[in-house]
Amino acid sequence: MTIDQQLTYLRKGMAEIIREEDLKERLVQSAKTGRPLRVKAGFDPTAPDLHLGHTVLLRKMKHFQDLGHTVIFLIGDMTGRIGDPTGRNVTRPPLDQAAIDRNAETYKHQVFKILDPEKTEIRFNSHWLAPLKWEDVIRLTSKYTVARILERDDFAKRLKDGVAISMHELMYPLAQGYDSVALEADVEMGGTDQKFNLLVGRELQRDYGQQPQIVATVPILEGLDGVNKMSKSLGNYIGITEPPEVMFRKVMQVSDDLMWRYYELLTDKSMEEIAAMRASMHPMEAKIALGRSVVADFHSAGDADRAAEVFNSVVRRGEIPQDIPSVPLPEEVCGDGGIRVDKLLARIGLAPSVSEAVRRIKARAVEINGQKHTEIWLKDPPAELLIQVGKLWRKVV
RNA sequence: GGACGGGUGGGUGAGUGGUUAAAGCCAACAGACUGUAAAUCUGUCACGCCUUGCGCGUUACGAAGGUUCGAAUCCUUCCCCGUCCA
Repeated sequence: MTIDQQLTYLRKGMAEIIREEDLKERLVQSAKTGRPLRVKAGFDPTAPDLHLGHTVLLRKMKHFQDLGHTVIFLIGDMTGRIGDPTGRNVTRPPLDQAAIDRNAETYKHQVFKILDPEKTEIRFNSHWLAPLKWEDVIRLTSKYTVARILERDDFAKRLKDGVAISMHELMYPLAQGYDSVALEADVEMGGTDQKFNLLVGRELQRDYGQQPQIVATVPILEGLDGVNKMSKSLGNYIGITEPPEVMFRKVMQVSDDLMWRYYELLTDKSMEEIAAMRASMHPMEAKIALGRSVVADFHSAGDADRAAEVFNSVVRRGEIPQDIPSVPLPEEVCGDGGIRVDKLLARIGLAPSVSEAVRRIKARAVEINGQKHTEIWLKDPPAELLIQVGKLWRKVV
């Protein structure tokens, strides 16, 4: 690929590159010297469950690898203790070494579904941050001014709204920037919400006599609700280790508009192809294709077919699913009058509490052996019960 | 250190002694509709007990005590947050 082709390849699906000319120059240098670029991105050690939102970034990092560059997968085990001050994050308790190792393993397992292990370095920032002395920290903080730190959106907003900002939060961008210094990063990637932090890295590198890194941001993927960013804590995510049928179903639940966004950020289709599909395909067909694509990425084409078929059968045709979990009938729910259905639902995971179970029964959400069941008691229960509550099924024997 | 203001359910935000398990809105959940979605409509949205009733009990308005027949509402102490002054 020519340098210009490489640039085009990298630019696709990217939100912003600062600065593009610098990237070009760096690519030229690299081609000339044969030294791969060091492309860094940081990840939070407390949340090792990756979801599709993370994959937007990972996919893009992979593209650098496709061009022969090295990706540094940085686990922010030290910065994680600060907690990125986006929103109302509370300081997280420090993780012990065992937990960090465990999370790192989980990360590796997941990340290499996308990244090329041969061209990936996994690093921990406690390596160079933990040994810093007061003296070092003071030197680091002296390189930035309060006014400039407070330019950051979150800080500015919180200051204006009278929401607390703790001192240590101000350190976060500096710590992250220092990572770039320690790693001598050529490029740092992150979501658009990371822009400020990434830019701080540039400044610090300059101060430490390094060539400032190129900042490359990717768009933030909206979650299943189409409004908030995809995140585990909001529950609007699709995890990359989720079973095929779950993934598929979640994709299908996405709104039509959001689907096209997903096409853009989660598939290799070009914008032209996407526009063409949008013009000609039935939204449902397009969504099925998207679901297959996503499942195939993290499982296999065969899994994608099966997931699609399960969806067709269960959701579209309303058939009874094949793999209903079977549970024994708990003794305590049996009485003289038969079976206490509310308790039963709570015990076998079809309702979070007995009170909630009662509500669901009264809301006509419960079906037993194909019949709506609206009573608390089930008289003369058959030997086997097939119970459905909303999307959940259980077989009770 | 001083002077003020504030902390309510997942989120907002009412409520200043009594039908307040706590309005309204958002989110969420279930049902109807559907293309899977959106939109719309309906219901629900603390926990537990009892063959379930417009039943009983427990817990809940930063924390702990207190005053009262009765407190989210009053008092005391503490914790936390903000503003202004230093």
